[in-house]
Amino acid sequence: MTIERRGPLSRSRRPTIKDVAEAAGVSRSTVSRALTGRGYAAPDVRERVLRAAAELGYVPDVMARTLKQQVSRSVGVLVSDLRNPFYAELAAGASREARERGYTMVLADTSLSAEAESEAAEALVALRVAGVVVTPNSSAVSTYLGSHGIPVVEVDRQFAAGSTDGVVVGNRVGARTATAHLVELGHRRIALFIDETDWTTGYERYQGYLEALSAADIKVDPDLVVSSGWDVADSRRRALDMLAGPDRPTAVFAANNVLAEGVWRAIGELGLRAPGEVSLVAFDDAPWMSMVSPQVSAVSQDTFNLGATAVRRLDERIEMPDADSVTTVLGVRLVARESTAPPPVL
Amino acid sequence: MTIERRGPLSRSRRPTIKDVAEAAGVSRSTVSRALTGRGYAAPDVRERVLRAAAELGYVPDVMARTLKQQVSRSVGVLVSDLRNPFYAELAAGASREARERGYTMVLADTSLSAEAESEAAEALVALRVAGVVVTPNSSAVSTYLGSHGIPVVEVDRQFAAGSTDGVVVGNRVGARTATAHLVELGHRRIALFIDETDWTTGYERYQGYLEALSAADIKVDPDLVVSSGWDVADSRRRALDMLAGPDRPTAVFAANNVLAEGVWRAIGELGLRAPGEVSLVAFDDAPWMSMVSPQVSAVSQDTFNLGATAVRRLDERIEMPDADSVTTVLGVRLVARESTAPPPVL
DNA sequence: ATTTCGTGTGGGAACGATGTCACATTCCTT
DNA sequence: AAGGAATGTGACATCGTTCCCACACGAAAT
Repeated sequence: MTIERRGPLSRSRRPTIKDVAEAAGVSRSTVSRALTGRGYAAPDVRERVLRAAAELGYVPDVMARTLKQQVSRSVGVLVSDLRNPFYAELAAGASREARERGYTMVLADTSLSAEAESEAAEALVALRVAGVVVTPNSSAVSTYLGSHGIPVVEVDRQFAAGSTDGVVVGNRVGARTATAHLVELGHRRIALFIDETDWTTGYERYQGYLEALSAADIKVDPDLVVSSGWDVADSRRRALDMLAGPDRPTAVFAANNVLAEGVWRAIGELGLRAPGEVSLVAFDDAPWMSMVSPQVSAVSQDTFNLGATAVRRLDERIEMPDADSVTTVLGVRLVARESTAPPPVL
Repeated sequence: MTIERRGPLSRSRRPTIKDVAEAAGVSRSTVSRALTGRGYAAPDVRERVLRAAAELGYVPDVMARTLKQQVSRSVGVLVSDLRNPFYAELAAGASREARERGYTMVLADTSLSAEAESEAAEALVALRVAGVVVTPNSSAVSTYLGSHGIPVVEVDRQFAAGSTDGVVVGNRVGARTATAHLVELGHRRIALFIDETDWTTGYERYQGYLEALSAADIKVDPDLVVSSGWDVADSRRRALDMLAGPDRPTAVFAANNVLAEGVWRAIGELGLRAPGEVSLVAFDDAPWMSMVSPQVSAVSQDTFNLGATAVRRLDERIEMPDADSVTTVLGVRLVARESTAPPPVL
């Protein structure tokens, strides 16, 4: 392998626009015009330049271009946790849309940590990215990037509604539909597992849950609302506690796929029959939900599309920096599977 | 929101090193030295510079720095399909390691397409990335990047062994162990579902399968080796065909998580009892495998670590460009669960 | 024949950070 | 007090590209 590294091509410096200009017998400016298509270039000259560039294996230096133009063709994408299929799929959607629109994607996994998030944001500023798509953990990122004049689109969660663009799903209606589905089946003691109830996504889903209960004249039992941490282990533990108790709920609505996994595991470990003894419905349809037995009913969101839409919105924002900010709400649909059924008769 | 965009900070240009120099009352060179830590800088001067930089919200322009130094602190990561949990986890590992080592990560999902892969590679050259980690679909990427003097680490699959670094898992031993596990349980008709058998990963896993059979004096039945496309639907269809047939195998070894899903679905649809009527073992332990019933036995690879190791190797290569190339082989282990048992007695 | 225009092309100045080099200052030693 | 060493400073070139302006050339119009 050492041989290649010492080969003529690798050791000699990369060809610059100047080399192309000399090879084609024109000036650097002409090469630039011929290659970018901006400005005049006689057909024969253009042809000559293109051939010279191809022969030399010339690749324009993005750094130099960006330095000159003061804005790059890269977008930053900040997601919370790539190991969660939700974020992975969102990133996949963002990636495809970015590629289609000629952007390079700089991705960082912020590991649910505010510190990593800030660090990543600073790196993106340094890179002079054209814009950023973020699943925010706080309002700090958007504020920071905004103060540097970098367009931001908040996706999934939205902290800076009104001042930045957002792409979210119908959290409230989705949660209401899921809860109402349980109510219609006859459930009255419906537990909610949720990460938090104060901001954006968590708030909306909580409200949806409350609305559905209130519409059915069911009084909310605070003991049935569990604010669990953002991991399977914690959610499982809390679910074990609740479902082992004497007056356990007849149904659980888990507000995201991680919490749903914890609850699902707890149900299995306790040997409870689902949906016979306890029904389960989740927000966010993860792949495993249609594979396990019983299949888990879920509010399905088009996550790939969520990512793609966010990048599309970002591109539009980059084109029109001064337009009013927009929040796009994507639809969700309830996929009723096997884990929801009428409650046991007492 | 329009208000903010027109605010004093966003409309005025970003602060440059010159602004910091003026604010601190020193020269640009001094600011550079104080901030980077390279070269002289008196303690009090350094302090003054740091404060001025912080006050102005100065963020060094990576583009300008890279242009000057001719090498960036970014690494490219090219993965086949972020929607596949395998690649998502690999990317997550790469992301964490990159961050820890002070690299920004430019990620592209190549969607299993050679065209997208080349396109992405060219973009990475243009970005002057310090190196690239890739799960290659062909040898073209590594060759191309190598010809531009960009260090490459091939991960999971390895096409350019010997000329570039690689990080792979013990594919052969893993496949052999999985197959031998079935043999030990008494199976003689063991099917192999695999994407291809000619290159790198597929070749090694195929060889492992053959070795295990040959060690047990079992003749290979070509009808039991299915080279399926890289998607669940195809694998499911092929599995339906095979398992519905008269002399179906008593066990299936699926060489990756996607094929395993197809086979698993087919088993379920045909109403076959697993492991009673057919055993299943997979290479690559996807999350769903420990959730479904019966839980699927699998050869588990530490995918997160695979990504992290690749970036670590890349960093080392960047530091020492002329060292001999290294292929790191990570261990795997068979996790025997419920889907493998002795074959039915005829 | 001179002006006017349009069409291509070339020259040179940015862009922002860094490193080199020559020089200026301070401090220590003799 | 003078010399030299040690430390800090600022001007300038550099990286590869793009953009602006100037200019050349020929044709058409006066």
